Amino acid sequence: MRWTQAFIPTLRDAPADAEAKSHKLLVRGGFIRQLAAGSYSILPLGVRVRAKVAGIIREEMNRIGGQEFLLPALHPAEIWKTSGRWTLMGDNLFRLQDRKQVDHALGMTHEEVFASLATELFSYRELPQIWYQIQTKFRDEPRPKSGLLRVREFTMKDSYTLDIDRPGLDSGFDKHRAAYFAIFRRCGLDPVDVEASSGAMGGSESVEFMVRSEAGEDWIITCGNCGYRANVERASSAVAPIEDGEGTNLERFPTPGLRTIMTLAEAHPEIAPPDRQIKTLVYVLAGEPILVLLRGDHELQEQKLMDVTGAVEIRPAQPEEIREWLGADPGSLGAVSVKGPTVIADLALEGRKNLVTGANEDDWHYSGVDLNRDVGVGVWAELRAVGAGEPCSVCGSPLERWKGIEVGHIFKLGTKYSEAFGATVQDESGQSHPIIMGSYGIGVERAMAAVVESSYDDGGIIWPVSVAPYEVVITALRTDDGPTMDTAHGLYQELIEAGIEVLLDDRDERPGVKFADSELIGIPYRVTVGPRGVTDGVMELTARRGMVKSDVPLADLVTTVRGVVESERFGTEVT
RNA sequence: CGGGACGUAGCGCAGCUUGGUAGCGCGCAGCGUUCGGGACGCUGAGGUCGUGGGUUCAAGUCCCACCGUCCCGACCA
Repeated sequence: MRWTQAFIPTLRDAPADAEAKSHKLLVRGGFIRQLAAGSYSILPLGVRVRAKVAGIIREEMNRIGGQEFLLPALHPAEIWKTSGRWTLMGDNLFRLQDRKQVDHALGMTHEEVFASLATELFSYRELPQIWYQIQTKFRDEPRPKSGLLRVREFTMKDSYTLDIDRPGLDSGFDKHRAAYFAIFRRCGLDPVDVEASSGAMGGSESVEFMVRSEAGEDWIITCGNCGYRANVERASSAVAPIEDGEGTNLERFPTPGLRTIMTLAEAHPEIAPPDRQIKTLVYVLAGEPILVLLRGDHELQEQKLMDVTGAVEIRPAQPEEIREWLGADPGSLGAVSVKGPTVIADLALEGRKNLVTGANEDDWHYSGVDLNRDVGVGVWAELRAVGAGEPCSVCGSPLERWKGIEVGHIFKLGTKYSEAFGATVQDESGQSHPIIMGSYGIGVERAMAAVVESSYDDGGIIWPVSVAPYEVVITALRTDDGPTMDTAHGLYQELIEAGIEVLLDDRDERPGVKFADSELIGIPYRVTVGPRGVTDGVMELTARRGMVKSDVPLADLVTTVRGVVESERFGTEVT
């Protein structure tokens, strides 16, 4: 492509909005433009990168036996009602009506459609299947942000495994895990697979692929010693036991004005240090109150509460609701002899006694609380958020905590959707079984943004060859110099014939502008053609990464460029 | 949805306090000089001041409503 004919609208000034570096660079470099909140136009340069990423995904999916589909984005409401997600997905699902006032949804994922297609399978002999597509998804995100990292319309590679039994599912899951590592590494990313929460997808087990980045929105817990790694939504850690001493009787005592764990601890250091208090939180789940108990110095991880309760939407109770249900304001709450609401307690409280908690009367607390004796705990579960530095529950080493971008997520779904749609196959003995499904997703544009997040410098983006919009840029320094332009055009033709993707910067601009622009848009290799080099018969070849320069004789240039580009085109080789 | 901020030329912004001629930088067009790291001179084009109401002789500026965008708290590829 000749730059003079290309639509590459680079920007000198950074856009004022959004924090993410990738967003600024993609906008400045002319890859994307925002149309509305969470809605982006992808420009020609961006389309080329996106196509490369999609191509890598396609190759690796085909390699594990995937078959490509293309399903509609517009779905009849019926299939979402069949799976139960018409209500379950709440406001996240885009809904619309046609001219006959019939309900439709814009697909946010495609378990329903693939499950309905899976009803055309009848025999175990047809399994396993791996079905996938690369297609647009719509999600009415509460808060789109960070450029391409969080949007309302995006491209997802979603795939689905169909198996007769659990070992089959495990195998399909493992194939995807390996394929995902291959895909992301070929894109130049260094992903970590972590244990994750399944959320509204349902299913038994899920693993997220995280790319370390300050722009990420997830917190990841890892152990540098034993390799344990999990999303904080799921992570656990070892908690050192607290010595409670001899059990005593339950006693009420006045605590005027002491409404927080800290002030209570300071006023009664001998009986109420934070780790010997019970923190009582009130949440609302489907309109019903539940009490959540944690050790005083621990924080609630809401996703864990959602996972335990199976709730899709939970929220902290309003102060008025709390007063109505418990008869006291936050700060004096407790679960001692509470009858109505379900009580869910964190495992760190199991077996504890001699604790302090609110008495459900303003300015009064209980001491000597024995969880087993005084509180009707309905459910014990791990609910607390793990913090950095806590001991690993596997090996005891201190845990690390870092931010990551979720570029992929793989789920073992089970039979939720196949049962809803009646997708069954017969086994050897003629008995029918619901197909066991797995589902696997990669956010294509998000992966693009993650590549930028993890590969840029002061000059702009540094694309790996594997996903670069062009592999080489020829920077012609003097458009008014005949020999320079002849050489540049000649090289352009030769490189194209050698199968290289070339951008020829034939703009009548000063050298500084051309250098700066080519660096901003991140073309991995640059050939500088100017009068000086043409006279000497030597061209300057610059690698974008590190801006490493070398002089190459004109006669060797095509071979040299072809050598470096072809060796990097596949991306990092995966063993 | 709750809280905060902002909407003025393609981009980045000033003007609003104290109402009275629509401004700056970059970019863009023409001409000339310049040209291996973001040049310079001259000339010029380009704006329903987010939308709608209100106050006023007069509104970018004051008031109200709405819309949009961004940021901070609950969701996901």
